[in-house]
Amino acid sequence: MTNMKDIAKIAGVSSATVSRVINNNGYVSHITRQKVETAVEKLDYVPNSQAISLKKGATKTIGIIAPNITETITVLVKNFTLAAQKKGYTVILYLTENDPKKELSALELLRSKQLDGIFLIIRSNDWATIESYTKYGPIVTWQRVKSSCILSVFIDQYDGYLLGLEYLYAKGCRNIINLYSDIRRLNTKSRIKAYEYFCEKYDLTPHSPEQFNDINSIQDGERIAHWLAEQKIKPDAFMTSSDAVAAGLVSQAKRLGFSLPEDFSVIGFDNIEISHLLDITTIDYSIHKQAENAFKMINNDLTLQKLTPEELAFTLIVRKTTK
Amino acid sequence: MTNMKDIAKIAGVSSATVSRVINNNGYVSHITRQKVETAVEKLDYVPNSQAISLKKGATKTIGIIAPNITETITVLVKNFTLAAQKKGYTVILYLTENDPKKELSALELLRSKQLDGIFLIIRSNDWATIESYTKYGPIVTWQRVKSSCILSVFIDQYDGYLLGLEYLYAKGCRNIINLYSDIRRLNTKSRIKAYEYFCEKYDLTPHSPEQFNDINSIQDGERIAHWLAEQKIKPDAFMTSSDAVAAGLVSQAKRLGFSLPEDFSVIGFDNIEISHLLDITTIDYSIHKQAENAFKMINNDLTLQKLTPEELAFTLIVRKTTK
DNA sequence: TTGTAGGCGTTATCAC
DNA sequence: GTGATAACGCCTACAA
Repeated sequence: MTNMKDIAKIAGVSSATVSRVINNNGYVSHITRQKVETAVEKLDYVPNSQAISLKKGATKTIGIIAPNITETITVLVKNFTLAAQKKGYTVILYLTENDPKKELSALELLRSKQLDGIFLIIRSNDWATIESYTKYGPIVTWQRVKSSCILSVFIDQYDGYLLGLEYLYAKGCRNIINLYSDIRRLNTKSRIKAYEYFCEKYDLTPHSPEQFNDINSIQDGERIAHWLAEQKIKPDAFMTSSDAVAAGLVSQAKRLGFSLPEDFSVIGFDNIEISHLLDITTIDYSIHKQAENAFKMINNDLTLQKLTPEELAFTLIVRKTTK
Repeated sequence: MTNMKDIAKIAGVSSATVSRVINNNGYVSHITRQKVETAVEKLDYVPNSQAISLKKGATKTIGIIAPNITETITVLVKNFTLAAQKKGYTVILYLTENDPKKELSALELLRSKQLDGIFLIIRSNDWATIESYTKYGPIVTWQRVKSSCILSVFIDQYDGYLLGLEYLYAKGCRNIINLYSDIRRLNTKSRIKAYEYFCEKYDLTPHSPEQFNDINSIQDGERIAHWLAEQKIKPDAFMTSSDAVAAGLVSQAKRLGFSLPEDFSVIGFDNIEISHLLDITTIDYSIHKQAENAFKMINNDLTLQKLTPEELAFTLIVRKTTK
């Protein structure tokens, strides 16, 4: 492979001068610049990025770590990547499949200097383990976490969740079931709180969170539809933790002969494509902006140039699964 | 950052020996190995990957290039990434947004040695330009291409397409419209051929390909639904180029009051999640295996250890948008 | 304005 | 078995 020395030789200058021309830094006379440039042209030369990274101690590469690629995660990956590319970063994608060991390998990339920073969308290891890696570079997460060194782009979902609950109440629903993703998560805890507050406000009896825990996928949503079909006393609404769950529930319910919103209402969460396609009422909280903010946080940690984060807000998108 | 020299000093050996221990190569006495290992432990040392890449002239990194992340591309990205990780590769994701310049930047990563190979899912530049990069490393594409140096995981879609056509005919459809993605593509040309053969076989008059060209997204599918509503003489079936198009068409048609398959039939292509959710009859051609094959091809080019590709086949998945 | 030389952290080829 | 030492290709003081 052709390198600086080759260029230097052809152009009749030293490699230091070549470097100056390439990087536009330091004084170079017009004539030498020209000579170097033609040599570069002639030999079809590009600098070796390994060498640059080694020298500079930075790779301009950020890692995205996620268990898998759901539609919601796609939105995050896409917008984060685009934002990063715009600033000259390159993005690696690391899929952990919820295996803590694989996540560790990904974190090791930060330690071994292959990555300048990490966007850890959903973690597999405990926070303490992850925290220990922040000394090698910035780590930002999509989850909610109490930590002084791991940054987060979360928004407290209390308000958003309540928005949905109140809407259901206004439309006459009194027996609402909450489909939670993981009751150990801080975000879920916020939702539970919102639900409890809601029940107290309207004097309703809440169901226990444990009853509908760990409901995350399209398939989980479909299972809920089957469960519903077997119930004597049916609820009149479902609040879900994601559009994926809502999609599974709605589509399977229709297959089983239910009509929405006549038989019951459903509200999703995320406002991704699928909710549009299936006309599911959902709560938007600008995931794409969260992704951009995640990049901005990492960028701000890595460089002097500070980017200001986007304002985030909840919006209820009313479609056809609510009255 | 702590490096080999530090370890060498602590362990009282040379850095050459440290290297031998780390890489398990060459003779090292049990006692020195021990000393080195405790030093590594003590200083919490990891080798710097830039230095290794520079020395070895390879990064163990493969790039995935795509215009954006659709659901189909997600399947490719996911399975390619998983396969690559399994073999110790790391994957970078580069989104071009159909901008040839951005694609060029991505290809430059191969030239500048940041990437060992590339999976170019969908290209933006002409093949000749892309071909010129194959001298820097293997390039595999998902598209169909006639080239001696760009590899491809395509399968000729003639058979798959005919499968759908024949099924529609068997169910009584005689006025079928084909929604093509891009009539300049070789794959589309195969579909057109299948359609022409089909029409001849059953003595039907084919419509011109230009009439329904460039139909790719959910939104495009929705537009077709509106178009359909305005037609006096309506077709009785649609063959689409992707589940995304089919999904847009089906969901919008339902909103406009059509019922499927009574009013007309639709067959998708890809068999991704959305077609399951919307009960769309579709043609499966194992995209996930194609992704694995793409990785295997790159791997086989890069290493001695050869992986054997998966067999691919078309299957018609009958659901509720056909009789 | 340009050149020299040292170093970034490894690996690999020699000697010993 | 182990240790110098020379690359890998680039950047950057420091000199000139």
